[in-house]
Amino acid sequence: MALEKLDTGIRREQIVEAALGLIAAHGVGRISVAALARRVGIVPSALYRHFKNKEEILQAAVQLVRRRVGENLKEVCEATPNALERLDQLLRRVMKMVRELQAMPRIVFSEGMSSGHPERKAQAYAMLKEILGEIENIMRQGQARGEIRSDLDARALAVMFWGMVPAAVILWHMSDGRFDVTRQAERTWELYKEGIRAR
Amino acid sequence: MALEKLDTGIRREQIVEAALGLIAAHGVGRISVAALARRVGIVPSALYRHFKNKEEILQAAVQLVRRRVGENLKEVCEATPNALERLDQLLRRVMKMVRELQAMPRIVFSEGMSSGHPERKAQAYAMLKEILGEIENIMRQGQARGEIRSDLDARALAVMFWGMVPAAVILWHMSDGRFDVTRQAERTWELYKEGIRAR
Amino acid sequence: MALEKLDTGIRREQIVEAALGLIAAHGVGRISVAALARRVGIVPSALYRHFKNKEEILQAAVQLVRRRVGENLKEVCEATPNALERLDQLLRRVMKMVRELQAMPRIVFSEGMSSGHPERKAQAYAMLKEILGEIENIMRQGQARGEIRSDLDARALAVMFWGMVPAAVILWHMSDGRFDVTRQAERTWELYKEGIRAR
Amino acid sequence: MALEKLDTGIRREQIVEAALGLIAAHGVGRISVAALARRVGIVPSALYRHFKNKEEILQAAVQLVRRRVGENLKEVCEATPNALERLDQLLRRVMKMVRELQAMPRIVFSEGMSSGHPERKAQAYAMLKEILGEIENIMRQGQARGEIRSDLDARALAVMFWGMVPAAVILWHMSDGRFDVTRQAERTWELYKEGIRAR
DNA sequence: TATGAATGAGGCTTCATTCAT
DNA sequence: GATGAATGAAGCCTCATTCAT
Repeated sequence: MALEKLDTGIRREQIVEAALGLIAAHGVGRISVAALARRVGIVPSALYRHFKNKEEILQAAVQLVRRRVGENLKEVCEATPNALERLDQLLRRVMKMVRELQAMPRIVFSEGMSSGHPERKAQAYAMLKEILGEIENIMRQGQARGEIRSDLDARALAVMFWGMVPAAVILWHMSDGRFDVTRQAERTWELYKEGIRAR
Repeated sequence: MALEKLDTGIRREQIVEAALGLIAAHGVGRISVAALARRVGIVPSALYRHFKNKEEILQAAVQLVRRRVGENLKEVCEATPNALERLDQLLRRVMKMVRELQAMPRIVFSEGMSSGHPERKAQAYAMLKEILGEIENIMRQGQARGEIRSDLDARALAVMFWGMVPAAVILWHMSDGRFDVTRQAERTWELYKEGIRAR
Repeated sequence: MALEKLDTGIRREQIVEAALGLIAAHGVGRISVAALARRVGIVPSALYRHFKNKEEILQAAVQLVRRRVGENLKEVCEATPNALERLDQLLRRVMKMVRELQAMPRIVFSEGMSSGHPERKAQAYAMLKEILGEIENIMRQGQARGEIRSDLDARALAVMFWGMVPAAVILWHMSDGRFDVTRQAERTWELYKEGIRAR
Repeated sequence: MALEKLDTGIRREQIVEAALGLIAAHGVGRISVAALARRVGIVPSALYRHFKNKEEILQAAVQLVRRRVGENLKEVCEATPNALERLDQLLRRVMKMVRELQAMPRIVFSEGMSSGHPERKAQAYAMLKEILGEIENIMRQGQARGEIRSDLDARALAVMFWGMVPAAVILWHMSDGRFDVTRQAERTWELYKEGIRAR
């Protein structure tokens, strides 16, 4: 069935990518090594040449998401020094990612909560803290630059900003895409932006 | 083990209650009919006299949560006519519920997203829309009563308000309770309240 | 496939019996739960109603052998007070058992040696010590009754006596039954008996 | 990992040697070609250039043991013409081998019994017969030289003598070395020697 | 109404072996 | 001669569900 024998580096990528796809489509809990292997085009046991076990694959998937989100954050910060613009872009990108890489929220939601896989949970939490930290930085710099009201708590602002994402994602998923997330996000973001903009 | 043969009405309640407990403790995906039966004090096969299958039990659990949330909303509205106070109380109650009845977020997050159980998903979405609708109503009445800025979109306000809950819950779960949700929620709520209060 | 639903007590016996049969036929290491279930006439997963896992079944098998050997020893002692006669009968019985219940030597040999299953090994060793102890007792009583030379070490006599069994069994198995174990055992026993008989 | 490409003759030896080591350490049944290859310092598939399959490797291991035991027997016979001394030395050597080369008893015990590998079994049985034959010769010569009682059956004596070995080995393995085999063997041997010594 | 034995599908993993490079 | 990816069979176990009692 396998078209060719691929280098383990490439296969690992393929496998993780496939895992993300499956997570996005069916949720973390519903991944089976059989389905995963089928998607990659190899036989289940072949997975074990590239990963120690299923758990290792899932952790690699979490890592990948983490890396991608990190890259997004960095790129946003490099694009503009203006805090409000940064946040604006960030939200846009994340919203786009959510659709492209639905695995992310699924991992954060399903797995961050599920007991029984402490390592995965720890990784997901680390990712989250990282993100919140970065957003908080943006807020703080925005306050320093006089773009954001200084009387507000940067941490709370960060959490609130980030909170728009899960809310939107939940609505989008639960409505099977019928809920217009982008529009909603834009409105919410307008509201939020006006609330924090320095006067 | 079963002390007595109970009326199916009572048993159904017991079972759903037990299901909620298990969901809260271990997540929806990790429920097994064996564990559920053990918790009720009967044998797994006995469950099938009261429910057609596991799925039906889970749906009943969703229903129950839905009813409870609805009751909360109603009580809040009866307690005070002031919109900001209503929201304040609502947030407080929900935050309390989150801890008491962790099943709710677990259902909304893990299962609302999982494909493969369209009925449950539909139910969860219905519940969510109901809640958002009620909050929107509160907003609208608040605007009518001059308590909330009328230049803001009631729907967006509602979504944003509700969005504080999943954000808090995620943080709480992922941090294993180390993240001080209540304090964070209060701060965020302050921020939010000031933003929407009519001038 | 299952002709009837049997009480777990009976099933447990059947399963252990089947396990002993398989061990006898193919060795401990070659038992598979599939083969075991097939032999009992049920489906593999049905085994798990009666035993926690495969290991528990094997341990039960060891226990059963242990019990049977113990019974043999007791019956022999009750049959006659004369030590030489006791030993004579014991050897005869054991030789008979070896053929009927080949599982015993297989468990003792294969599993007593295999690392990786400490509990089973411990059980087998306990059984062995018990047997050696009983034989030593017989020796000691024989010496007290003036039937066995008192200048010989009872323990060494016991070990040597018992040693005839594994030797015979190995020869028998390896020769696929072509080696006439019974005759050989008799001759060896004659030799042994003359050597220890009090003058 | 493989330092060099070695001649197949040398590799074969290495592999068999490694197999013996693994058998000694973990038993025949627990050898895996992966572990074997690792021990040799090559990759599993590389084994197949030197042996047709795992079974062939195990047979080669049996052969090697057979050769070594044969050498021991010959050396003993060359060292002294006295039958009792020969037996004495032989026992000592074997006991030493048992510890050094635990693979031997493991092969004889576990694998001589296991059905499913008739060739290996046949080989092991051939080895055993050879050994018994040699011991019988020693007995017969001893009787001819007036060192061993002539009224005893040489064959039975040989089997009984050899029988001390498996007995000791079993006790040693099952007790995890706690059982003092050497001392036990010495005592048994004393007993035996006095029993057969010509008067 | 409750029990408990049985089922069958599915899940993860190990392992000997093959084959292209 | 050696590598490493891939295979397929086999192994153990879990779980939702059915059914006779």
